[in-house]
Amino acid sequence: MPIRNAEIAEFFKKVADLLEIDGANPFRVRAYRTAVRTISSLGHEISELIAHKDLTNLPGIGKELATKIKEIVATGRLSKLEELEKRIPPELHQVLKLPGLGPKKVKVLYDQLNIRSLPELEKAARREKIRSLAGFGKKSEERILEEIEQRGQGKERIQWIVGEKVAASFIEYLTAQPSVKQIDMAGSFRRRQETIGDLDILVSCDTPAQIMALFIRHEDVQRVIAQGNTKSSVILRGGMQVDLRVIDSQSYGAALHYFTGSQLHNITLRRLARQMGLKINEYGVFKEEQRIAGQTEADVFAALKLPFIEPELREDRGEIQAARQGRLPELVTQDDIRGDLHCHTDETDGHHSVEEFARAAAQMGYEYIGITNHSQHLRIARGLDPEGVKNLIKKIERLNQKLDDIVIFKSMEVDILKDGTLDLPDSILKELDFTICSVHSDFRLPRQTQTERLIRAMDNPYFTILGHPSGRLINQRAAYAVDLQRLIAAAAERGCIMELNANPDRLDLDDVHCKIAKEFGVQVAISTDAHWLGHLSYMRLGVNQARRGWLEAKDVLNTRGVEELRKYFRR
DNA sequence: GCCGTTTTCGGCCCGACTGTTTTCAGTCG
Repeated sequence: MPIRNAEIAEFFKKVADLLEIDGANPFRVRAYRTAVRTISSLGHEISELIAHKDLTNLPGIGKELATKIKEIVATGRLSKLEELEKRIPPELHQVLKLPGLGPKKVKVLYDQLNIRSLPELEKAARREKIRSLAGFGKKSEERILEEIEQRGQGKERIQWIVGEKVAASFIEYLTAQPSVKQIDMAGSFRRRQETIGDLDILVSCDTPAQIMALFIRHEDVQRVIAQGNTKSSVILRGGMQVDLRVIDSQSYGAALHYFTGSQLHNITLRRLARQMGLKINEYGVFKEEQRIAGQTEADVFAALKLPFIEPELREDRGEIQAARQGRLPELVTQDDIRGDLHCHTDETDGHHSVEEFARAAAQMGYEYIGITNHSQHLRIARGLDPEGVKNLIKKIERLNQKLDDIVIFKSMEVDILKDGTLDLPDSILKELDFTICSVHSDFRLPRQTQTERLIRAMDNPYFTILGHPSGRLINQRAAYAVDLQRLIAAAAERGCIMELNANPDRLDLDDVHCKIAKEFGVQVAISTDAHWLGHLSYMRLGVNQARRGWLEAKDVLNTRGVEELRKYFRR
């Protein structure tokens, strides 16, 4: 079984950790971390690229790392890592993960007290052996014990939609202060990442000290990590971290850009600035000592002779180069969306009638809605048998006569069975406008078998959209083993469509594969998979993800009108 | 260890906060 990108990245992650503890050149460490990032976000399997592509064309991969990748792919081992592990215990990397302990301190703990694991660290701290080490004191010893106790609590990245509620509460709370002139969310939240580690809030106001004091008194704050004149950090009950940064109006745009990140985007942009003889920091763009931009983000980009780059693109995945070459995508927006093609009604496991869904969709300004109930194989959802489907088709046809401001598409979410056949006979499928075909069973097939199962399903002429293509549930269940890129290529050949399921637990396709679908010319259908009317609003989450995947309106199926859709449905 | 419109060597993003210090190193984002 060929080695996966995630495994190659894991090798380099370990090397970076151990090199850091070893006191290696920090830029060398960074090179390994850059490679981890490049490899993880690739979307293509390196083990497949390796035969016909020069790996040094990948950003951050040079001759040395290319050689090491080849070694890993060929042997499943990395001699560099094995050599490091002889000198430095590999378990030390869990000590390194503890907040407040970096490579230098971990090294001291290991050299002086032979601490190589968290239990050993805890024991030493309880015996008050750490406070006397150089660079440590009573407070750092207490902090270590505190962090060990809290480890695992609320450290998981949270879904964007959960962050959205907390963000709204802080914005409302701080905006009530009249001295606040500008306020924005920054960080991964603003980049609309599917999960976020913390929340970053940026404020400009006349009374920084007062805002800081107000901030740490928010009712959800459990513990204050840091409090300064311009920057404070707190932990909320439940474990989420929130950072507040206060900045002058004249630097607001530069700070918003800086705190929006991503870090790698910032590094690449700063490197570009240096090449132009400029310097960027959170206070502005500087030529010599003089600030030449900073009030708005657009000013900052303009100073670097770049058009505005949308926050969702700022991941150092080629957006800066695209901006320089004037080929940034014009990202799809919620306003471009003309309908929702995936919802479940009370015929099966949904909680509202077809008519209720249709009227709700019309009220949202949609032109159409697709009713996609489960098929018979999915017993737990009371999936429909052929007779049930026929009845539903009749009901929808009657409603289409009655309602004149919305088109209801006759559809089903059809199970893809273990052998790749579909769960309803063609004689029924041909009566539908389109199908969503999904995997709800046999998640654990080997990668190649799973991939071929899905391609076989696509061979059915009535297959339209592949539902939640990877099957992953965020923070709950990994994707099933499947070669998504091969599926996308197969979809391109057959005129099939990939779903971007907008349910906050799914967001499936992910951003990387949206971009690959676009490169293959495969349409993406952004759908909510609604079981309640309220779920129809998940569309915004799907649009967020699509934007992160560089999709434009023309790449998204449901930005098209009814007649154009029918052409796609006919393949 | 990577990279090059100035460079194949010598740089590599940049600043805030904390704790342990008597002027700063380490950590973090």
